[in-house]
Amino acid sequence: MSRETDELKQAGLKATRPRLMILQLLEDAEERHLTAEGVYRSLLDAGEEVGLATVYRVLTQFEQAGLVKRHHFDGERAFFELDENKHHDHMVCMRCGKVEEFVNDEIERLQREVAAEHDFKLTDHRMELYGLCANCREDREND
Amino acid sequence: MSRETDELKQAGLKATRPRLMILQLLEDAEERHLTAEGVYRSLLDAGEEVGLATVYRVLTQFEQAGLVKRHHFDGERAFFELDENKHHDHMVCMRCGKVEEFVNDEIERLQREVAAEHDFKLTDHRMELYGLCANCREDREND
DNA sequence: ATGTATGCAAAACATTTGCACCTGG
DNA sequence: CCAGGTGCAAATGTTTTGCATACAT
Repeated sequence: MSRETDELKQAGLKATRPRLMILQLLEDAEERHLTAEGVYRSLLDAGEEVGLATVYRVLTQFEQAGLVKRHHFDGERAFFELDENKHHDHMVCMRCGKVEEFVNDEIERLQREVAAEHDFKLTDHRMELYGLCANCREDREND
Repeated sequence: MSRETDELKQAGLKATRPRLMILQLLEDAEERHLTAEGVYRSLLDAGEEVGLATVYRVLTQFEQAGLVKRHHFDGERAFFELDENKHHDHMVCMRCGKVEEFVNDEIERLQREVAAEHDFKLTDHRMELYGLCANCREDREND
């Protein structure tokens, strides 16, 4: 019984083949931030027969179970990332789509401060920086 | 010739009735953050005959002209807000949906700093705080 | 065995687009 | 007048759902 099987059971989910495959994929993928479609195609490429609807259902269950975080970097589609319980924010390259993670404790502190000033009970927050990553930036040394 | 007519012309847009109505609505609305559907319904309620497709087209044109900013607070639908060229971030109440605006120069500065550290050319950013606003918080003094 | 999960196809949304008609300057 | 704008309906892309079948325990 694999570690993934345990993780699923602890999350209260039956260890079915699609769920195992999706969890493994999220754990092993080089790119941590995947769309449902991306997960789906990766599984097909790996020879797994799975339905796109199942991918959506499983990712949503994973989210509810706290295994995964859902992001909306643009307004078009959602990105899913394994939730390792290490909070971080994102920096998204508008050219190649690369997503880098970062944490800045000072910003985190200021956010709590701002919320307090407004008598706002903070439960969550999101912060994303958009622009050009180091690589794409080079390719455009003609702006 | 109204001020709105001028604003449209300066933005290079013909002053048509739908565009005037939408611009006025955005300027006068109590709630500054509206969905396309919201704009559409407000116009219908006001007796204006306009198509939803036109609302989308006009809002997109306004965005390109810099008159309006588009936000994706959740991943479901876009919110539009008049762009007064005063950058700010948002605090969204998860209970009543209220959106408050705020600015914190120190956070802004740190964002630029983080981007620089990663060799990232910053073009835009988004930051949203989610939680309970002062009012909704009171209603729940039983948590 | 049996309640749950899956796959497929159809539905549901938000948003965009093609096209014939209308309108502002 | 006539390029550009609008309304409608149909298309799109993403995500959800209904339902009959397949599977984990």
